[in-house]
Amino acid sequence: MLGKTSEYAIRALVYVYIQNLEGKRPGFKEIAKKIDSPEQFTAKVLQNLTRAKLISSMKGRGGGFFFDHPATPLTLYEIIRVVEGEVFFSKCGFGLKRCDSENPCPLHEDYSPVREGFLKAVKNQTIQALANKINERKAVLTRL
Amino acid sequence: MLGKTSEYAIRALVYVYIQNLEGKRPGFKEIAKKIDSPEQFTAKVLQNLTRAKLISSMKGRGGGFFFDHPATPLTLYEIIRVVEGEVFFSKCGFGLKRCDSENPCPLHEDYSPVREGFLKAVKNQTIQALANKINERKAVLTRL
DNA sequence: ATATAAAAAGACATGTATATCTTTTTATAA
DNA sequence: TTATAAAAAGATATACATGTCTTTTTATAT
Repeated sequence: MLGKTSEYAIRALVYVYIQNLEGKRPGFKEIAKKIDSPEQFTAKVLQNLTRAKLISSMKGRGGGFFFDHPATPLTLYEIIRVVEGEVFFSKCGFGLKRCDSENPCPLHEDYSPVREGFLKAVKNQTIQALANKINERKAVLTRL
Repeated sequence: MLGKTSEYAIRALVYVYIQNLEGKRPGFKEIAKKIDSPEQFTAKVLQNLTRAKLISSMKGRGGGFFFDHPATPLTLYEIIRVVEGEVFFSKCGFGLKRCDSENPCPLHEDYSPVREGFLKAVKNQTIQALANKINERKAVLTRL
């Protein structure tokens, strides 16, 4: 469903958020280690998230990644949109160039509720909520 | 969601099924043209479906692709399983190596219903049912 | 000022999905 | 039995996602 890039992005942001709560600004090496992702690639992903203003960064000694406005909910939808592009949420499950309820592909009736369910889930779910689950030991960020 | 290969596979099988109903055995060139897919790549996809016994083929003059048992329902699930592999249906939406209700990722609760919805849809939907929609003009196979 | 630690940037490498081209095999028709 | 039409097979090409390495920029501490 999601590409690795989106997966790393979400996991990384959750980790950064959790560390920020404790007043820390983790760097990409630490982040990659904690979310079990390739170090340099994770650096690139974080760089793109920074460019897209989903997160901020400081260079130099004591630098790292952090949220400017940690209290503002950041939905998974916004992250996926930045990483995968808006079309990700509207593509026809059958591969047709245009497909809607007026002119459906034969799979439209079954597929569009699934797609809507996914959209709803990622629009309602936030980095903050996921971080809470981690902190409450109701879920984990990594598993080897 | 699905890769192009699965999309072409499903569209091609629907077209073959419809043609078979009229006593014809289309070749890959005709199929590719009718489902708007790249000719040679479609040949490869059909070759794989034939190897996997989802469809049969005849070489030589008058040859082409056809179903041995057109009446036996062929679910999209079986096609996707062959093309994408079984893991396609169980991958964690968060990217964890292992993830289930016992040891969930933070997204599990929201994502697994979506994944189950998709699984249910493709297990209930068949090539025959999709072909019927096409024949009844309730859906289309291609749109440019 | 200088050394250090960190992200940013650019170049490069690998892998996988997607796509094309050419040759071979095989069934049928003439 | 020869020509033809079709799928199968193999080799190659392209695009994009994923991953790594090296250099540059920048902030901080000494």
